[in-house]
Amino acid sequence: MSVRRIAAKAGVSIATVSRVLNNDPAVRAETRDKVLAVANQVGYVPTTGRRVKTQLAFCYTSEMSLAHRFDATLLEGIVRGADEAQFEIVIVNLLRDRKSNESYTQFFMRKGIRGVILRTNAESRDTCKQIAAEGFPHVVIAERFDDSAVNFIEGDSYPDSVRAVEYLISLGHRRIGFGMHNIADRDHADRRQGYRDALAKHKIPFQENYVFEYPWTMSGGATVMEMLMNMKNRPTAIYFADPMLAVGGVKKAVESGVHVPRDISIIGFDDTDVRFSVHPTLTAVCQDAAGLGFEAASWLASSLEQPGEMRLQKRVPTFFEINHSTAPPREAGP
Amino acid sequence: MSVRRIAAKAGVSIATVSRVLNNDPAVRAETRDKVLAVANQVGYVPTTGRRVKTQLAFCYTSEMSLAHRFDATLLEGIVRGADEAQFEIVIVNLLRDRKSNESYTQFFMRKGIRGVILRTNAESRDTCKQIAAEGFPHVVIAERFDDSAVNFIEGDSYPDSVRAVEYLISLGHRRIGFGMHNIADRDHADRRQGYRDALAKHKIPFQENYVFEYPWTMSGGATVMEMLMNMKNRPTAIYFADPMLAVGGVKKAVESGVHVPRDISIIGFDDTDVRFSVHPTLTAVCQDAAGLGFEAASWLASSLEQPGEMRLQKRVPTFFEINHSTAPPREAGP
DNA sequence: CTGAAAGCGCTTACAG
DNA sequence: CTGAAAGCGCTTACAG
Repeated sequence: MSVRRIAAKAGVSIATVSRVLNNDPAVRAETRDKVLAVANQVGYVPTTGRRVKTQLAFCYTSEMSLAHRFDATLLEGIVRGADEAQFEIVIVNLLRDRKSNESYTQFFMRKGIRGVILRTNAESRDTCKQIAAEGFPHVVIAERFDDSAVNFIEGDSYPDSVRAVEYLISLGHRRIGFGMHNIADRDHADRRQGYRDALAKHKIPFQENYVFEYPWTMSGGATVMEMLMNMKNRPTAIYFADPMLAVGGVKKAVESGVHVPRDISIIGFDDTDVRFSVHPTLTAVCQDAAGLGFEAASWLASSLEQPGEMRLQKRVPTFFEINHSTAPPREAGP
Repeated sequence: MSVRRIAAKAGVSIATVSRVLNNDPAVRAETRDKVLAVANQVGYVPTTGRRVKTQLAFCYTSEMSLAHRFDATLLEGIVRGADEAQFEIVIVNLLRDRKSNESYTQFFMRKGIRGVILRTNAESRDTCKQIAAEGFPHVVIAERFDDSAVNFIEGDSYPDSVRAVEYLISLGHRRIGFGMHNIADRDHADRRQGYRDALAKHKIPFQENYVFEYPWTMSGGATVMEMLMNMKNRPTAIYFADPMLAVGGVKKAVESGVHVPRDISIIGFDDTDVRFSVHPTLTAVCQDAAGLGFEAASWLASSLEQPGEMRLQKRVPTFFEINHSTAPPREAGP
């Protein structure tokens, strides 16, 4: 009785109400305004009718927060990509109101969502696989899969992680630490592996106590730097494979009177431009998170316009940028 | 013929297709899977049917970017607030596909949106007023209005802007600069006014050339600091009323060998926690942007559940935090 | 420019 | 557990 109630209140037929809601230019302006006023007044919410067909979702499959700069930056690119393709982005928490026994396809269709951009981690990889198996339009962002049914786009930080550590070695460093967000995903595992492989390649023994896995915050970085400074045989350089850890690490060093890079070389990781916010500007492995988001959304939108099924399995290389936080160690040259 | 086509392909009746799409537990698992597989295969998009009733929109009414940390942080809070109230957030560009002659109410209803959180600036204030006049559920975030029909919630940075500048004066500073994002909104006008009023209160003449309005980026801040350092009668302190300007300013000073706070005192502005990312930690006027977003979304969601109309016109005070980037000027005590 | 009525696509009470 | 058919809410071709 929804359209009917508005019609009654406004003193017009339901046909006119429908025309107004669909912006039929034939309707007289006064009639239109009257109907819309009533609609807002009674808080009209259509229960059926034409549905929105232009929504993509940015889904987080686990506890995630836009407080993390990486996710905020991904979203920035996603929104731009969707906007260009005339789609809107809905932010959907997959942990919330999916009903019991509801498949992902059912859930997304109920929400009026055409395709999904999935943000995941180690614990929720199966969710991504299931969505892919159901055949719902999707693309996972910032993670990779061997399963050929799963579409993904991710930054490939392995080669530059090797390169970053080799750069430190080339400067003469032998005691090199590694700091990372304590998260279990492939992307981070790659960075750690890059560190280990670079050491191995140059026959530098790997030391468990040089590896720090902490929360991704500045205080996480400060903690790492503090622990590192208190070691008796302390590293002369460290590769922080997470942006805020590096920022917190530099801050702690400078605060403690430890000069960067004279006393310790620091390589950071950057999804945006935080490497420029500290002094000295960080040498860093960099990835364009906004670009990843943009490409994910653009691809998903265009795949919906194609009739056949499309596949995307893409790894975008990071880049390595040398700035002012790295130098030869004080004690010895190469 | 949409449901019909799936029904034909899957060899069931349209009733069964409908039941599957609505997750009726009576349907046999195999039937369900078969129907869903076909639905995904043909790329089924419902054209009518039950509509989503749980979407709020975060609307930008002008060129805006989530690249700006403030907006990203607002959104973080908005998403949390919406999530708690069982709503989803859609990000909507009001500049994009509103049809000609379509009212805002018509536009939002077409998109299936129940209420809107509006982000605005000086040029788009009228948009907000019009949406309010139409009676569509809304709340403007981070801007204020005299019009009693417009709901808003904003951070009130005036009192602490006065306080910040007075704090510099109390330390003995007399030549105090002011740097700000060159944006025309009331919030920023308040900060500039706070600066002027603090000077006036202490009978310090206002100098036009001590005021810098630049883009909100780090390089904007660096430019300001560079210009400031080249002045012959240069300020001994500056209040940057935008986060990244302050960060860029500190960076530039330190890079140039100008000690903070010995050579220049800097007060920043912080929406999140960037004041901690630089050395020295910034004395700053701080506002909880995520909190603003959370409250806006929570209020809007709850107002939709109420039968009558609700009003919100709220100003949330900032807070002033003294850290290590401020000290008495070198030349003279108070 | 608007209404009465047929129509459309999805949903659901009833039957088996 | 599924289908045939009535029903619901919105939309639209037709009439004036």
